[in-house]
Amino acid sequence: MIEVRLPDDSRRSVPRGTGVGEILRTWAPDRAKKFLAARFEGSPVDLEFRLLGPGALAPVTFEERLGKEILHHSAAHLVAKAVMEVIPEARPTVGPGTEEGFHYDFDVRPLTPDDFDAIRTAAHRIVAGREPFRREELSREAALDLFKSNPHKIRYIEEATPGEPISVYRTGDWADLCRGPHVPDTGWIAGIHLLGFSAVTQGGEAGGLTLQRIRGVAFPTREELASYLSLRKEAEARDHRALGQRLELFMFVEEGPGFPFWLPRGMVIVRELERFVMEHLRADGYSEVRTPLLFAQSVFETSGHWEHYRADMFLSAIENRVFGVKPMNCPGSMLIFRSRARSYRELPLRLAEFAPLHRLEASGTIHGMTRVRELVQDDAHLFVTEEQVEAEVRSLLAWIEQAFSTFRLAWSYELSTRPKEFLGEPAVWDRAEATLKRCLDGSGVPYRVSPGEGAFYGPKIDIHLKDSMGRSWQTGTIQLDYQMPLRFHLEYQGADGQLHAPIVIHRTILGSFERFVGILLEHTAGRLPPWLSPTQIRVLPVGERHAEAARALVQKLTALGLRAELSVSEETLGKRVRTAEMDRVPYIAVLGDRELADASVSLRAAGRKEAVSLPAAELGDRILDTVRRRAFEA
RNA sequence: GCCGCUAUAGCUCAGUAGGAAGAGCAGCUGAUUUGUAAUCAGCAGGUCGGGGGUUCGAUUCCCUCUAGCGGCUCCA
Repeated sequence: MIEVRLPDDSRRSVPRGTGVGEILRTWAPDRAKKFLAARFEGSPVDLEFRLLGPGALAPVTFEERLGKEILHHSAAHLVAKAVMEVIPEARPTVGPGTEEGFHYDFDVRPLTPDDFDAIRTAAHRIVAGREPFRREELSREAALDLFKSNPHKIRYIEEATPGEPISVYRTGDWADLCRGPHVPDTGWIAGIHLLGFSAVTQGGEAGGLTLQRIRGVAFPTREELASYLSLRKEAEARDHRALGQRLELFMFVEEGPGFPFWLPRGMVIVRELERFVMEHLRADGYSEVRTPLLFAQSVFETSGHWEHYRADMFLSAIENRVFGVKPMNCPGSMLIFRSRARSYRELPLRLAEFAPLHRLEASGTIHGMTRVRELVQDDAHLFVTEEQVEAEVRSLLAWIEQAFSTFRLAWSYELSTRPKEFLGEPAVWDRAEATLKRCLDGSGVPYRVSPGEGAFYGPKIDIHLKDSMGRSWQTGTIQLDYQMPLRFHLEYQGADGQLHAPIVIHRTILGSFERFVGILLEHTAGRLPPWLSPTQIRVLPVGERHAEAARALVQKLTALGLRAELSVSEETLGKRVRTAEMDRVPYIAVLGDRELADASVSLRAAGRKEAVSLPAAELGDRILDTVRRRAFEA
């Protein structure tokens, strides 16, 4: 008999060789249906795993991260089996579980939509078949023999740590190399759904072998899958590309791939955001500059862009010289700093520039407004002494917290450290990284460290936002730069009479207006807070005899600085309310006999179904107050 | 840039096993003057993404280019 400890600290003695699933089932029979694997002494094991010694045992369910991983990974195996049934000559490579679901990459001819349908059908049949996943441990030789027709698996076996057992999971006649654990049988993956297929490059390296990837999601039950799918459908409806078109905010043409047009209504949003940022810049001692869009090659050679970024720049030959369109604002600001002698008394010198930037992003990567070839950032360059770095970064972090809260966005921080290829002294890097870390720790925000992901000239803190489909996009950034000031020979005279190189902090808060608006639209489903709405209030006269009063009200609201529109009375009131809702107008005011009789308006606010009555005289101030506070609701 | 898929009216989409195209919404005109998410009728609107090929004939089949979509890679 051996003794097992369970999560509630109870102990039981079982015969050697008892399956952990059996122990857990008797321990908690009411919850046993949810146990898809187990942890023994901290290591994940199958429910079939037989105990040979004493130790701590705990169940694993889908609610925890490990459980999701196990189910996702089991689903990937199931899909591999489905693929093998449809295309027997396919050679599976790897199929990991991911945060959201799973994918499996196959070395196989390009898949067709018909293949995909057949694979989908096969997968559901395998679920219904409740085929067990059975673990086997093989010798290296036996494993090599089993996978002799698949060079990929042979490589994985050869790369495996010598001495470590090689395990294989069998599902019917299909066997796959796998560490495990898995769910007991394919019936546990009732909520499997294949999302799509695409080609990927093996190992992520350009020029590598092209594999076919099948992506999917998996849940223990069909109900959970159904609720996931309905959330996903909602998310698709929030796609900023569709909203931007429908709400007439921005557009693209075939002749300008990645070059956004801001339409009148979209431009209102951009200007309001600019104003939002500008107010802060003025309060924080920034000054604004504008520098040329083009520079001769030599400027980019000095800045380092020629060496590191040329492939992503638009170039132009002008009178036998090569000019580049600036992909960033920094060179211009460097030239301004260098234009005359500078004193330490001027520092920190904060130069903001909101200029159009052009980046020749690879054609396959451009994506609506979130990845464009022409963008404007709320950019600034801070020229500081080393002692000033920390205070500036802390102030930026505080501003970021405040700014992003205004938009009710969920954001995350990432600290990127020294990359393999870097300029400068490691000791300076260490100090800079320590400074950024201290600032993040000091502000108490959670953050992730990405080792080696810093820029070649310095470490950075990036802000990431997720779009409605869960894709992560970098927006704001704070980058410490010790190199560009040296390359441009920037100097200031210190209190000690000596010349010193300043440190430059490249920073944006919102990132690019394009990307920021795209993500904000997805988060709000187009229901922007009133201060950002292109139309803030629409006035609807019930009938023709109320049109004059409605027109007068619109004029009054406009005079107050609100963006107000009249919705003429040719259509039914119901139709005009519907149109206003679809246009995402946050305030809809109705004027009819009742309202004219007591000088009131009937107001429908921000997606609320019910209208409220309030005195016409109060309407403007009430909305203005919400707008001024940049609040979401009245 | 790589792989796959897609491209029909302003938008969303149907359609033709190759015989020259249709709906809803939007637009315009008229009637209706409306009480909180779609009033009715009529009209107009398309070189079926561009170019080339096969064919008596191509929106449909083939090639190619462009753009978009989904991934990958990239992303200061």
